Amino acid sequence: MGASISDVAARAGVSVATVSRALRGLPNVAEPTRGRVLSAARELDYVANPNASRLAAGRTMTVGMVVPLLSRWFFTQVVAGAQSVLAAAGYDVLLYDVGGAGARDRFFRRLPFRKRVDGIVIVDLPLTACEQDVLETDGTPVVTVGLTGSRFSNVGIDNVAAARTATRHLLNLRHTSVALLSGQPVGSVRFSAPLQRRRGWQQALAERGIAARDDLEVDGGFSISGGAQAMAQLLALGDPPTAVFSGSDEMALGALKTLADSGVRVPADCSVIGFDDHDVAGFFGLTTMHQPVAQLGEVAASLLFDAIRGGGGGPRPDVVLPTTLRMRSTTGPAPVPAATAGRRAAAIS
Amino acid sequence: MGASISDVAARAGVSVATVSRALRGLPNVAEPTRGRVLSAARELDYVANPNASRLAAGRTMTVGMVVPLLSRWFFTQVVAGAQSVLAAAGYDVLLYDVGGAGARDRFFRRLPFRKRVDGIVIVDLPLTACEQDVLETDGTPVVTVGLTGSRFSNVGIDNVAAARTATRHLLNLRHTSVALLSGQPVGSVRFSAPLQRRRGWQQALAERGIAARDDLEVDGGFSISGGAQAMAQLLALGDPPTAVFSGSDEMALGALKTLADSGVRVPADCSVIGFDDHDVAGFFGLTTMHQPVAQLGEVAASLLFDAIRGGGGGPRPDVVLPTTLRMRSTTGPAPVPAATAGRRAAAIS
DNA sequence: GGCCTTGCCGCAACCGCTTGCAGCGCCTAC
DNA sequence: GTAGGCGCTGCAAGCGGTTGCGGCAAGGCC
Repeated sequence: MGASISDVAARAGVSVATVSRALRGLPNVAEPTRGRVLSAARELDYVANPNASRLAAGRTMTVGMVVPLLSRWFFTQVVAGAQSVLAAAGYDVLLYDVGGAGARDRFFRRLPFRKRVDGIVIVDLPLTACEQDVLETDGTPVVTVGLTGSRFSNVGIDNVAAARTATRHLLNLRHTSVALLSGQPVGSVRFSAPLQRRRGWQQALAERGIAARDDLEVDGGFSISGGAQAMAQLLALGDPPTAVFSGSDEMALGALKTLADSGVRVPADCSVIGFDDHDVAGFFGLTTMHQPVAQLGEVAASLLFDAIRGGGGGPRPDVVLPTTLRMRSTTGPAPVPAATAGRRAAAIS
Repeated sequence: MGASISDVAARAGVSVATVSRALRGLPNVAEPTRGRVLSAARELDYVANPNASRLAAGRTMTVGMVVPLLSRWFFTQVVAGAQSVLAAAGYDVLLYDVGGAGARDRFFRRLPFRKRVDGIVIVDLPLTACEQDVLETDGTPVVTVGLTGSRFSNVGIDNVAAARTATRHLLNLRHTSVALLSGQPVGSVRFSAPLQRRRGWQQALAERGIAARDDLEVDGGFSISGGAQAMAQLLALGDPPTAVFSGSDEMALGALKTLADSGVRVPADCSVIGFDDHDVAGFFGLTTMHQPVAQLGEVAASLLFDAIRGGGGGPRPDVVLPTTLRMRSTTGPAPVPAATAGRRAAAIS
């Protein structure tokens, strides 16, 4: 097998302690000595055994990331963002997907990360008070993404404001009937973002004195196919909306497909705005609310560094990152009444 | 912090050695003793420190997975499949994304997984002989996914045969000009699957005595937008193809969008068949070659178990998993010449 | 010249678990 | 009755690093 630290020590003519210090760049090693150690290590092709280091040092140099539904685009992006900065700092990432049935309960019952991570970032999982207690008593530093008002450091966006901006964009285009594609992804987890985006939609409507019609709020399950079905449901209405605010780009893409299949022109007959700025949103020309997904992960990682270093004390920052409206080609002025009538006829045919 | 094994030993009134054996289910522990140990462990909420275990036992209970471009659907699915069976066996997974510039060279130069994994699965990365040497001399067990003819155990599909089947499907529908969307994803890695699928396409054409026209073979870069551009390129031809075999579903989706935007009816005017059976292929009604992605990962994991247990000896199996044609609604009979002419006119207008 | 500081380095005790080996009690066989 | 075997348990030596502490030499100071 590979060389061990004592081999390096022997070759460099120093003690293992000195090798350890030299290799980790600690200050109290004379330069010539460090040089000898480094070249000995290089010649022997030495790499430290991480398990031995972790055991001796008591730090694991590993962080856990728990996500619901790893398969969703948003989560993979956040993970990728965090991973890049963690890796740069020498940390490994352990992934916990809590999406499966019972996986979440099992996770909080077993705390499988104990003794294996220095910290843990929880992505977009609304924690019950009880779950927060469990995590807090365990003592490992926690930071969350997209979970405001918890007892942990957090980074996220202002979903309400972003949804308001999106809806206002449609209202400014003189749309008066603006539908909402929302709901919850299938599975046991309940996310808070959909609710917040719904609130923003309601607020924007209220600002203009428009009542939020119940029949314009449909569940798209945060999936492409769900969005398509939800759009079909909207088109079946006696007076379908002329604009749709979708809580995610995936649902918006599904909606666009239904519209295309039904012969409804976008944006001439119906405007669509999404949320996320998914990779392919640009390709489909989807107007959407951009949120800095990768950056969410990056910030989470650095917050975690602080938490690990800083111990328990200090304030728990709540970082909110900006969102921006990306105007593309799926939103346009509301159709004049005559055109609307024409569209309805086309959709029926 | 959490309890350690000696705490459990004290509480159960036995030695740490017995605790270790009892907790791991080794046979040589009397049942009553085991019971006492188990309840002591439960009461103390004890979990073993994995680093200490790994260090003492010499096994890391971790495997590495190296993938090019984690962001591509295929790879995430393979990883997920492997992860599920590895996790069930108590293994952690360390992910190495070798997509970035220089990342691959760095990976093979540094071998960052040394001393941290018991084995490693390499997904769809054509290894140079030199790289194979490096891995082999390092000694950690390796299994590959989608890499035939290497010195390691492998699991994959028969890309040539699958591509032949896909192309034959189009030929059976009386198409005579069948285009190929192929190419390589952007980045430094060269994959072998595209080449094999191209070969299958050529073979199927040759069977029917049809020459593979150069202008019908376009590069879609294995992305949605690339597929869209490639399709546009095909439509610009004087005599565009009536059928397209796409090397991936992502490219096929892009192609479908271009066709829709150009007013070309699918499959009446142009048939499209994909490859992979991507999550959303069903939603878009895309006819495609299904490959068992998750199963590739699962099989890879169990092959790796064998390799870890079996030491170096024994044969290196090469498992090939079946692919199946999923007929949906984007392929149909070749248009009769008159219809073709009509389409061409429509495309130009 | 004696004393104290300062900078480097080695000693050795861990970190928490695994495992070969030996010990011990008890049963079976002769 | 004694030897041998078997089942269970404990002892203790690691696994390969990290780190507090103490030693030693060189240099500065009075």
